[in-house]
Amino acid sequence: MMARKTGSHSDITGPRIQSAALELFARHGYAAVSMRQIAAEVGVQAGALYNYVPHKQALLFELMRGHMEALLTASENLGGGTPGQALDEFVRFHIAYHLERVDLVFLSYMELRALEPENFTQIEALRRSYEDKLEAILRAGQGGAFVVEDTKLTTMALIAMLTGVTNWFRAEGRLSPDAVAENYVAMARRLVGARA
Amino acid sequence: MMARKTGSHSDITGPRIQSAALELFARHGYAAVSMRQIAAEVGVQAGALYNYVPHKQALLFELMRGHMEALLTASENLGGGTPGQALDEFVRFHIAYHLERVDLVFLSYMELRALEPENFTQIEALRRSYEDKLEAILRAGQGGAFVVEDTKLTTMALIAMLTGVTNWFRAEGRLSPDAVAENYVAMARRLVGARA
DNA sequence: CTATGATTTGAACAGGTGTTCAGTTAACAC
DNA sequence: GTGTTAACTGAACACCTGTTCAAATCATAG
Repeated sequence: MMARKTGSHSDITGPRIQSAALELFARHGYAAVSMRQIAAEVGVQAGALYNYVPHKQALLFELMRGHMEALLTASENLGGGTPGQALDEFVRFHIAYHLERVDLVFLSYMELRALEPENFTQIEALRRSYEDKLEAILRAGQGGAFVVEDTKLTTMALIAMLTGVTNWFRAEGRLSPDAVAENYVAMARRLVGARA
Repeated sequence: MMARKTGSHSDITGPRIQSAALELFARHGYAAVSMRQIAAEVGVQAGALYNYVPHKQALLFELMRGHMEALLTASENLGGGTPGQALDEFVRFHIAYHLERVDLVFLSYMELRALEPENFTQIEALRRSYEDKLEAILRAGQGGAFVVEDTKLTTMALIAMLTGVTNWFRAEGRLSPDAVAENYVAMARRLVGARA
């Protein structure tokens, strides 16, 4: 009855399509990449892609959704300890996690406008709930451990500052990921007026 | 001899092409916008664009180059006074200037990868020389007015944090541009460990 | 009015787009 | 071997792409 278990290509080709799309979308942008280019990278004809993906938009959306949901899962247990400890932990986590996934981060940030409205809404909600974790940390320290005038503004400032690392960081560069993270921990602490 | 001075359309159509391209590129992305869409926005056929622009790439490049050079000119006299004053001034300038040109900022940041290599190099050099102005301020305060471990890293952190405002700011929102700027001045001061 | 030349049209060029699908290929079960 | 079915090809669909250019249009100068 069942045909093809070992040697079946479907569990190989599927992920290969995803990673080819990720790389090409991140490098050239969603609109600039054609299904035929993705297929060529995988070593297959364009028609074969449609055994795995209903359409181009779904390819982009699933990459983003997967990324955001993995991020939420990975950050699930953040926020323990004092506000100061929680902030340090968040900064270290954010930088380490994002530096290991620069393409996904870049894509999820740059191609939001390529999403159809309802897909955009979904991704935006996931992003919001990640940012809420940071804001909760700031609120916990507000008036006590931290000096924060506006937790919403400070959240946006911190997220932008931290995520910005993925734009300029180079593995061959002067500083290791850990060294960068420690430097950003110090900056983040001062930014929120954390007690020494 | 000369024909058409008054009523000549060329000095009208030219700028209209630029602003239509800016809006469409910013909203949908360079690759996703066609010359025919730009022409339609201007109310003209696609062929007419080529009286004003040699090709699509030049349209993007000139928008970016114009933006970066205007930014450099506008920021020419920044950096006077004490390091603390200079930083405050830079933060206020950066936020005010960028909030008045969100489309250009967005475009110049998102579509770097759509530039051909030599165009990219030029824009990147202009951006660098703007960032250098901030780094000079930080170096002037290093070891004295400021606590800064690494001026390069701090520059990147501050630029990312400040430019990030253009991504979430809404004119109808809770805070005025000035209120946002003052809040960011306070955060920037703490971030660099400026003395109260 | 006519002549001039800037400005724009509209069609054409060679090629690319996402997506579909009948038909071929290939790996397994029996 | 044969039968089954997942996986893939290759061609076709209708349409869009940036760019060019002869011809038409139009506003002015004289």
